[in-house]
Amino acid sequence: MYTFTDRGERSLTLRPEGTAPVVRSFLEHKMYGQALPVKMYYVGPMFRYERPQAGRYRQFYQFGVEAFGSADPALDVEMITMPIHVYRELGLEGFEVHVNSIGCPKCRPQYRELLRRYLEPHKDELCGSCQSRYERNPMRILDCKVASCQALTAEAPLMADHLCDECREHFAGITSYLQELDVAVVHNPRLVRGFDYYTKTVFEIKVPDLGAQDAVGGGGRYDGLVAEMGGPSVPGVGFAVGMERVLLALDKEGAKTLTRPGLDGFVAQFGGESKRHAVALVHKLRQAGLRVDMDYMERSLKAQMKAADRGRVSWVLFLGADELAQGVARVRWMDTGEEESIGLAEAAVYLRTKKEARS
RNA sequence: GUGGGUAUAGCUCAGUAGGUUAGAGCGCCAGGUUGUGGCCCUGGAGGUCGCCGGUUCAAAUCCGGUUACUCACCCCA
Repeated sequence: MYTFTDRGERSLTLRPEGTAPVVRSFLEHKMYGQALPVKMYYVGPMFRYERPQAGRYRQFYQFGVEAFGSADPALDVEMITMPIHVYRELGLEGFEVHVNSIGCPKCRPQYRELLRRYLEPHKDELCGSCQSRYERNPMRILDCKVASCQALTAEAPLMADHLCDECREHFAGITSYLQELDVAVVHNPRLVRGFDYYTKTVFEIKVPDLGAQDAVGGGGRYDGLVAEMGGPSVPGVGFAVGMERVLLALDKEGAKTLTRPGLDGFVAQFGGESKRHAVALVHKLRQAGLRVDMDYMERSLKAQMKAADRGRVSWVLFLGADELAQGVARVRWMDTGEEESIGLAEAAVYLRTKKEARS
């Protein structure tokens, strides 16, 4: 975690994720007294200390959802499908959803021991980090990237085969809901998320094209966390999405979602009196809710047109001496090149109406 | 914390037997059209060659150091 001492000699730590803070908030405000489940979302910056690399920044942005109070597998499914909806909405395609159950305090300890016993004879053959994982968290050996470790665990016992009745039923419930909803997921029995507060369900959404840091979102159930943090025994489930990674993935897929929206229009003027009117007109158009710009560089009309084109505007208003004399402006529609005259007094309403008609 | 790579114009990058005014494409500005965009043509502006030091008559180029960025490992709460 990113911990440092500030000028007041206080030790500060920047939050690395959103779930624990949301749980604290849930407790502080005694939300377990409200109608359950309580659902919350958050959006904001998170921080990590580890060296940055592709898709892993010191400061990054996450949004997430947490739901407290129900152990129903349908709620797990809601948390799994919600980020999927978001990705689809954004136009992301190349992602896969991995789902697994890592058991609960009733069945996981036994399984963990089973795994240890299985690996014990091969302990010396494990890679360096897996040897320490053997002591600390043997389940993480299952998703080690080192080939020799993968070979050693190829036939290892899996949590899926050693879940207690409750966990097995819960996972079966999730599987059947997902099937019913026709949501394609990969049951990945080796998926072990880093957080140890998870119980039963864990899931992760990966974009294989992203490189070493390929998870764009993930989550799981944490039925013991609220109690662990000093609250009543309230189950919870949630997910978080890393926004930069989603952007990277969209960028890689060439998604059109990332294109910057243009302005509505541009007011071109010819200097002198027309500039004074342009300033006033731009102000008026903006007040009408239109996104408008004008030239502030004393540029030629041709240059103003180029600027308008760069801003990908729908229209350009020309304010010249001739127009001003008649109290009108010329409107040029940039896609067709057609022009028309519009009274200065009606311009804002007219253009606003046109905009609404288009969208 | 460990290892590799990179650093030259606003951007993406060329540029070694060390040799004069360091280049291209794109972008930007102007003109070709004395009041009209996209395409095209012409011209222009813009660079401490990351920084410090060394070798040399001469360093973007060679050597040492340093900083930043980057990819991966570690880690992923």
